[in-house]
Amino acid sequence: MTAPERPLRRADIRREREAHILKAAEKVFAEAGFGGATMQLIADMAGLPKANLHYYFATKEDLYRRVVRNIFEIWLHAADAMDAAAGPAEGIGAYIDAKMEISRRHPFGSKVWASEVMHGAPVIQDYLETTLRDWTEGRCAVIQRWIDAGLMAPVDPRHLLYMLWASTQHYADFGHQIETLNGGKPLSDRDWAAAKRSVKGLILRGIGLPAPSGKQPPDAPPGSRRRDAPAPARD
Amino acid sequence: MTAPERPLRRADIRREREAHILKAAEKVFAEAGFGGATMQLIADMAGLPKANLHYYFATKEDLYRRVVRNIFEIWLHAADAMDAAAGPAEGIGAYIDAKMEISRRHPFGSKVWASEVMHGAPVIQDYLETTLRDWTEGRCAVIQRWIDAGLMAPVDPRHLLYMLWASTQHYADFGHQIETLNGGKPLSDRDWAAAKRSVKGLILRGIGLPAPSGKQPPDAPPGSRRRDAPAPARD
DNA sequence: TCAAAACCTGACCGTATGGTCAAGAGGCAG
DNA sequence: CTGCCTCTTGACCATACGGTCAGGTTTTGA
Repeated sequence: MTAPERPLRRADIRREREAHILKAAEKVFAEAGFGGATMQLIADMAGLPKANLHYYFATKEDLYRRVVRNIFEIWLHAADAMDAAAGPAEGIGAYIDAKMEISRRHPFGSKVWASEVMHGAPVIQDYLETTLRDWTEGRCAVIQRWIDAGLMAPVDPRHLLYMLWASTQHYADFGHQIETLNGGKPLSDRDWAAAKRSVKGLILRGIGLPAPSGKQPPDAPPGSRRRDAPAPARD
Repeated sequence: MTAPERPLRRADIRREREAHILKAAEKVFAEAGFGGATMQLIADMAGLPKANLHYYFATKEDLYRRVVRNIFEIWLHAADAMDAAAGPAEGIGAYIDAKMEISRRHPFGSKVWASEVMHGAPVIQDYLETTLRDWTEGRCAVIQRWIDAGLMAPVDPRHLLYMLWASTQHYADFGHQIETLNGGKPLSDRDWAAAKRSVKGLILRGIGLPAPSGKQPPDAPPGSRRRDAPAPARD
């Protein structure tokens, strides 16, 4: 009972406090934007005196930069879901799941990220030009390979990625609008499941795959129904 | 030549000046956010002394409110494209075209709109709860009717709308990111055409329609191919 | 036990912001 | 021309902001 008794050494405390501040900052930046956020608001949200913030983060911009980089890491990590996949159905399906989960679990971070990019990426332009560009090219290559292998319809991989980003991120960035259109109530577990299913269904069909292959519990016996012939579209 | 000689009466001048200021304000709000925008910046952008802004718009918030409402009108008007259509192919296709055109022609307004919603719609919450809600319910009903008539796959109309909004708006809101991934250059006419085509193709296929029905010159004879089996892509 | 290091915070400062105002410039009707 | 109303603007004000700092408290290592 000596080791786990005091696991909170100096460095741990510092890391903990920083994380606490970062969480408060993320929320305030998301709700007010960089310009609208004030150190005082963040301090209040974190329950600390303003001067203490400046002890851990020299400037407002430093704090903001840390918040943005944090969410960028998470955002980028969602790619892992796509890597391990054999084909487009699992790969893109898993990626959609991962990104929808990010929108749900990190709505503030998502908004901060959106805001940052919308305002011209003043603090992460270099990341866009290096990490993100590499990442994007890698995924495009993978998708192109799937297309060449005849595993999916020949769509422009770049615009497919944009659509994936847009469709999933929308549930965070425009969450307020969605909530309003949902009768003022936040999406329930069921709603989120339906959202995921809709997005996956639309996109997977959009790239020429028949049905949301993955988990699809309470709906119909798998494989028993096809809805490919939507009444030959009438046209 | 007496009537059109001086069409600029007092009221016209006022309207003209207001429009000029609104345009400058839209850009500044889009680039800096509401909190980051300053009346001085807007004044400089408009080439006017700051005090003159306050003659036309009492407060920064008034100015902002006007900008937001303007873009909301445009945004809502894009619906007209969907109304006149007989079926989902033309209706949704035209809507995508219209919204992509908005993203292209009004990138600043789009960003202001996104920012407003992201921050909880402080100034247009009432619009969301009335106009937008009615609009949305109307379109959902139309889409549901199409589904019931067997004209498209049975998708959740609400999530389909979200995807339409997200996918098209993305090209404005995340335009900077797209530009960066495009080698730092803005999308060309050709790029925009490809974007439109991709979005339309993905979504129309996503709702069970075979091909971007409208203008689609070089691809395949319409109606001659079905690609339900995921293998035969490659065509 | 003790000195040094890390941490905390109330009070303070220079600046930039949204907004005001009073004094004019310009133009229109009579 | 003349009086009146719209428009324009430089100077100004109170406030709130990001950031600093000196002096205190707690923790750490020896």
